[in-house]
Amino acid sequence: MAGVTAPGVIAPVRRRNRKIGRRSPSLKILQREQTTVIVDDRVLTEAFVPSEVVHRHEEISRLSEAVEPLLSGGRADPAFLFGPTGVGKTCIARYTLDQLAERRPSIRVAYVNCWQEYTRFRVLYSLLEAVDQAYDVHRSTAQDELYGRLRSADEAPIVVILDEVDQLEESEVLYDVHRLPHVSVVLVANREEELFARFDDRVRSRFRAGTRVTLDRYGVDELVAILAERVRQGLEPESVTDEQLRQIADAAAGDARVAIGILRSAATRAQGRGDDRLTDSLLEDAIPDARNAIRQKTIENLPTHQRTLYDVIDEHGEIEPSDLYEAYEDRADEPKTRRTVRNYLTKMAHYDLVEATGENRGRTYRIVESTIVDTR
DNA sequence: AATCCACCGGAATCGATGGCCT
DNA sequence: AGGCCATCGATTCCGGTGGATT
Repeated sequence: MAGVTAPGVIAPVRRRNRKIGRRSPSLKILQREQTTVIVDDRVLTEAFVPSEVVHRHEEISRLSEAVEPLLSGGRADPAFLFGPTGVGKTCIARYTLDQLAERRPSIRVAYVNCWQEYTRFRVLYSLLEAVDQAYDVHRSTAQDELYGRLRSADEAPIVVILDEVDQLEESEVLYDVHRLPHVSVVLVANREEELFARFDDRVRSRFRAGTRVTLDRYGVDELVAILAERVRQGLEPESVTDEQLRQIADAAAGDARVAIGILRSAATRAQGRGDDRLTDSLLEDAIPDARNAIRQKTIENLPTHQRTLYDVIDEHGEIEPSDLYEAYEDRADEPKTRRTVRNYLTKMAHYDLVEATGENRGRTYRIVESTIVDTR
């Protein structure tokens, strides 16, 4: 399954990211007066793009090669990044293209997360934003108008990162993008087969060529190195031991996002208690905590009706559609229709929050339990 | 075996929303 | 201000599926 990212969480990323590197003065002053673990909390967020990417040199250079033609004013073939969650796909895509844009500032980089921007309109809009042509676009602007504007804005080469492309609901937009001669794409997804299965033939044949970079899960040592780098940039050096980093890396099962999440959670707790270092018991608490954090976030951000459905299913453990609807109907004020509820349920299944077993009559819904098992 | 029925999900449509144009 | 138009979530309608019932 794709990296589960809560809807609406990614949106502010680009803006937040720009600020990274400058520490807010208020933060410093605040922390000097008390014991402290965290020096720069932005380093521990998912959006952070490290200035040096650890252990992905080969992958980065392959991606750089793929986008190389842009430096000489040409257009790059599509590039693909595949791999499971938390292996640094998004990170190296951004990193590599940032570097590219540094070498040739006329290149515009657009980042589109297809969990949020899953329609043709929104993708085109994001592209226009990248070339500062989105100023007077509104919801009623015709899509052809957007497309035409992109077409005529061809003095600046654009590279677009389409993150989680497999979430794109209108994959035809890839065809549109492909027809724009000055736009190059980097597609990020979990698995190649599943991605291509979603494409229609036109798109599939256009994207057959191109560079594929596949990322594997990190080993424990690699994760330790990544964590150590974050500690160096974001925490007090003495606050965490190597042994503890190893423990975190172990628990994260190859997923850097989880590893950093554990570190963040433990550090925040330590800081909250006024300690100046992480204790082992704190770490033990933080591990299951961070494992569920991403998921928890999605649940909390669920719109009320979907949240109600989630709660009902959660309380029953396993429930049949009709009972589910009845319970939901009781609990919600102004309940939605059955059809709408069905839409909600498919959406929630899509997010891996609930799962349906059985067909037709025998169908039941249940909560998807966290897939990561407790190692203790 | 025929019929019923709970359920799924596609397609068309509605209505609220919000900017544009005259 | 008033008409226009596109988007979007919700709803209505409906055909298909397959286990349950008669």
